[in-house]
Amino acid sequence: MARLPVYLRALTTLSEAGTGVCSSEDLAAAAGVNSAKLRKDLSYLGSYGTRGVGYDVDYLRYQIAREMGATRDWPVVIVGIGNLGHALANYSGFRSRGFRVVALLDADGQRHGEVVAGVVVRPFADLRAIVREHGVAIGVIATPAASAQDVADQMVDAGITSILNFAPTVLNVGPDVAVSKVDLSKELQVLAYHEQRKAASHETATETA
Amino acid sequence: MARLPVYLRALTTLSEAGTGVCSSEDLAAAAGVNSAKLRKDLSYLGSYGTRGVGYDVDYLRYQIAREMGATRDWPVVIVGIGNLGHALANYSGFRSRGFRVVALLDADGQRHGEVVAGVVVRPFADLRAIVREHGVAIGVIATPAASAQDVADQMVDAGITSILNFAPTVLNVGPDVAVSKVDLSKELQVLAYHEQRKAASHETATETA
DNA sequence: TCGATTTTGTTCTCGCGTTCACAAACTTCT
DNA sequence: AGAAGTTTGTGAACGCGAGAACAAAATCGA
Repeated sequence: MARLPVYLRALTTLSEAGTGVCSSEDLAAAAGVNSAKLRKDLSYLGSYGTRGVGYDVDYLRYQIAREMGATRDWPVVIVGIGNLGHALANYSGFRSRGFRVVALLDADGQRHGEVVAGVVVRPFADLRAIVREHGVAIGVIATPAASAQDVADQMVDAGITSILNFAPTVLNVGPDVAVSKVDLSKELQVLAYHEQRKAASHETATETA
Repeated sequence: MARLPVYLRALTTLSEAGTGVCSSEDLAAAAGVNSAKLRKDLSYLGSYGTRGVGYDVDYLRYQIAREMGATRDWPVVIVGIGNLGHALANYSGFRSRGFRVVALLDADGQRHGEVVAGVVVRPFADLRAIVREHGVAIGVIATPAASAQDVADQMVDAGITSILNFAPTVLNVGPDVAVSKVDLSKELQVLAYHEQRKAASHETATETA
C-alpha cells in the first residue's frame, strides 16, 4: 500500500513525542486519513492491535517497517547530477529511511570526479558494474527528459527492477519493472489550475452580480 | 484535472515534432493513458476536436493552457533554501511553464543575502510584504518538517491560497487553501516495498519447491 | 450526391476503494 | 464476577472513476 510510509512517519512522530500506545483515531488524525481506512490497511498486515486499548506504537512501527522492507538497507543509484541530482544526493531523508546512495552517474565527462555528498560522480557506462557489485535494485533518474528513456533502458538491462523517474517523460519498460514518477512542476500546475478556476468563478460571479 | 499537465506536455512534444493534427489514440499513447479517458477529459473542457479528423495540436494546446492558467505568469515564493530549495530555485521547468520565483525566504540569518538562481535570499519575516507587492498566490515549502506547519500558517495569514509542500508532514490549513504534497522518500519507500514483496514471494516459492 | 471510413463525444456498465456500522474482545470499575 | 465503556477488526453499502461500446459528425472517393 502507498499509505504505509505515511503511517510509519506518523508513528515515528508519536514515538518521539513519548506516546507508547495510540488508538486508530489518533494515528489516523496524525496521518491525515479516515480511521476506518487506517484500521483496514493495518488489518491487512495482521492483527497488531488490542481491542479496547489500541496499538503499541513501537511494535506497530516495527511491523510496518518490516513489511515495507525498511529494516534493511537499499542501495540506490542516481543518474543525472544536475541541480536536482545534487539535491537528491544530499537529501538526508533518503539515508534516514534506509536508502544508501552507492553511486552517482552522469554522461557529462566534465562532471566525473566531482564529489557530491561524499560520493564521486562516475561515468554512466559504469552502471552495469556498479549494479552487479552492490546488488542495486533501485535506480533514480534525474536527467533531462530527452535522455530519460535511454537511461531507463540501460538500467533495466543492467538488472535494475525499480525506477524512480524525476524526468517529465512517460517511460516505457517491461511489465516486471516498477516505475514511479515524480513531476515537480506538475504539482505546481495543478495548483495554478485551481487558482485559475477560483479566479474565473469569481469573475463570472461579479459579472452576474 | 490532474492529468491536464501531462496532456499539455505530450502536445508540446508532438508540436515540436512537427505534428499538426493528432487523433486521441496518438495523444493518449504519448501521454500514457487510455484514449477513452483522454477524450472524456478533453470533452469536459469543450468540443475542441473534429470528428473523423482529430485534434489540432496547437489549438488544443492553447485551450488546455488557457484552462490551466498557464497563459499567465504565476509569481511563486519558496521558503527554506536548503539543498532542496536550491534545486527548486534553479529548476528550469518552473520558469518554462509560467512560474516565476519572485522571492526566496529562509529563517536562517546566515543565508540572507546569498544569491540563488539570480534571486537574493531574504528573511522569512518579509513574507507578507512580498506577497502583497507581487500578488503571490502560490507558496512552496522546502523547510524541515518541524517548521513546515508554522510556515504554512504564516503563508495563509499573508494571503497565500495554494501551497506546495515538500516537507514530510501533514499540514492543517483552512478549507479554502489548496495543499499539494510531494514526498521524495515516500516514492522510494513504495518501490522498496514492492522489491521486498518480490523478494518475499520468491523466498516462499523456493521454500515450497 | 451518396456510401464508406474515420474519429470524436457520450452513455453505460463494471470494479475498486472508501466509508459506515456493528459485532467481538479487552479493560476497568464496582 | 459482572456490567459498563472502549476500541479493534470486518461485513456491507455507497460513490466514483475507468474502460468498453456505440451514436453523431466530418472527410473522402466514386
